[in-house]
Amino acid sequence: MAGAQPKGATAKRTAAANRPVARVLVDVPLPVHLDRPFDYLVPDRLDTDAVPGCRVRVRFRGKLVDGYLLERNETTDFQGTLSWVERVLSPEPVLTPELLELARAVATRYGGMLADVVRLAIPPRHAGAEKSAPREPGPLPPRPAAEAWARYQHGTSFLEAVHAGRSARAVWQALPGENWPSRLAEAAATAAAAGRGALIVVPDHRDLQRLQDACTGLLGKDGVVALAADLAPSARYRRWLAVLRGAARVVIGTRAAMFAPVHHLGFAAVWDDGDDLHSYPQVPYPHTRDVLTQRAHAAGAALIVGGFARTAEAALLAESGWAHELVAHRTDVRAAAPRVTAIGEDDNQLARDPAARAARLPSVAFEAARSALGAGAPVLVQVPRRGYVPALACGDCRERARCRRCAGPLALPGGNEDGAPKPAACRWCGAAEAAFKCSSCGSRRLRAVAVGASRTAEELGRAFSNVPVRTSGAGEILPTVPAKPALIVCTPGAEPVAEGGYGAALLLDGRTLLGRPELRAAETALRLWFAAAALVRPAGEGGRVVVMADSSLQPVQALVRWDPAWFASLELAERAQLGFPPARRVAAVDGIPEAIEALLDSADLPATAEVLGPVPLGEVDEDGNSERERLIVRVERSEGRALAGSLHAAQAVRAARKAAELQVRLDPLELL
DNA sequence: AGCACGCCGACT
DNA sequence: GTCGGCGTGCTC
Repeated sequence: MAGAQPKGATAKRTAAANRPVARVLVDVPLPVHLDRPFDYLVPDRLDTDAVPGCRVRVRFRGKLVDGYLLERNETTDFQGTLSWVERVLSPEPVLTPELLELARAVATRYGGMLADVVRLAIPPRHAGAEKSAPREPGPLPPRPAAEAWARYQHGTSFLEAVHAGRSARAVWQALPGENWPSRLAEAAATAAAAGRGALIVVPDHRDLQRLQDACTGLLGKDGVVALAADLAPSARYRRWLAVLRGAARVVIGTRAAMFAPVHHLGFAAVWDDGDDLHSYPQVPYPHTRDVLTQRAHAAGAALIVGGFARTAEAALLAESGWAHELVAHRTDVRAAAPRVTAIGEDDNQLARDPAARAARLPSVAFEAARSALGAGAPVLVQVPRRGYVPALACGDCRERARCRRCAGPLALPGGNEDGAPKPAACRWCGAAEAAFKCSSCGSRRLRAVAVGASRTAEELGRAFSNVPVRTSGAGEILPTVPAKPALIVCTPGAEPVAEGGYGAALLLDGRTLLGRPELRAAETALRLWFAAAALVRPAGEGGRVVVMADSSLQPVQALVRWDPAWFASLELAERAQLGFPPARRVAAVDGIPEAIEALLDSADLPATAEVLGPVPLGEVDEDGNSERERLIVRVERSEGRALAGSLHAAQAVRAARKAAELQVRLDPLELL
């Protein structure tokens, strides 16, 4: 077979003498049933260049397409006549066996296609970079001092394990005020000193800059490679190649770096894993935490899932015993934390000062800010983003209103002009809820939760007329502010680091953050609060935080007591009770009604599968039909793999294919 | 997705 | 008799 002359061979070509069959992953966005390699013949002139992992050009359905050569074999199972490998773009073996295995694991985990994952994992080629990218690693760096890790229980032994090459895995809660970039840099340098590679992934560019500064300080400019999304294509590919060739021991970056082909991975870390930016917004939507846990597992590497806050997913890693906790003693936490005060909207003790009244500031907040400014320190004012999102909560206890059938979020179907009141409906299963009863307090009253109102912050300037007000937000983000009296008004996530720490932080509109119509509203609010509060001086140095939210709420209590682990544990238990990820695995399938129907007919779903919906997405026509709808399928965690597999298979059946593609997302937290 | 092969109505 | 409708199936 292998020696036969293939079709379309105009010039006479001879197949390579050894292993002439190339298994090729074609890189074309095609339906799921083509998610498999195809065999081609290697002509003898390409024999030496056509190495496993290299990029090739092949003829597929008559057209020349890009692909990756996965392996060379003696024979093929294909019955027909093989085509030739037309060209080897470069003998650089970019798709290494390890990367291929990772991409396969990720594709399987998310029910996606291998080629899609490979497309995320390997940056576009740039020929010049192949010449200029370094090949040799620098000398081993010295092992860094790590006294700062001694503030955490088992911190020293964790670093010891990293140095010894053991697969220690930890959920890390950074102390308030912690210089987390330096701690992560120390852990990475510890792995590098032992001759192993390290990979740290952070949410955004600002975090990356801080981390890079910390790594450079410890390892020198050439000791660390930063893979940032905003690099020019040639620089991006050159740095990626340096990693691939083993010239870089410590690799840092934003989410695309989760696939970086680090050699001998000994340590991996994800910082602030609750940040949505860790969710890759392209099919199959992999998450940094998932990919790094997978990689740490496969490579036997150490892992840190860290942040000031803790996600329910991290709590599950700890509670399942897969990872252990890396936390400080309570006395150290108390010593490092600012004093936190919660002011609910009901204790409406507005300040007597007329200016503060105009800013709608309670007296506690006003006094905290004034005393910090008086002490010469800047004050942070965190204001939730603007916008209006319809959502419903219990009219009495303010618990989010959930569907009694599937626990999906209740909302008022909006957009109708006739003004006739419509009953609340579930955004998942579509069931109307005419007789709401709060599962928490039994109340039958519903209230709307509105998101918005950043005006308060603008009015602050009047309350403190002699203090400069600076803003930091989406448009322009301040990296740092000096230790001088100033009001720093910012949206969550854009908080500048203050030299010497803020004297106080005012966390405004807590209710707005908590009332967002998302599964993770409370977790996210707490994460954003911790991130801001961690920039404030310890209580012993006068540091104060005032959060405008009801002190009886659990996330608020967690902030007051500075106990992220406690809240994450509660959150995980609640998700388990309601049947949400990570306690259970949930898939969201979007598509036109025919395609959804075809999937339901043909999919061989796992035994515990619970099908919710479909519900219309977007505009609904006069007959109540929608162009697109969303189906929710949830299963026990143990069947997550089976769910991904059956959804992958179902997309390949002809009927579903005909009705155009379906979009499948696993554990799409931001959609719930 | 494209593109070929394939079995039934109106034309030269 | 033939040209061509786009249903079904394949792509190494």
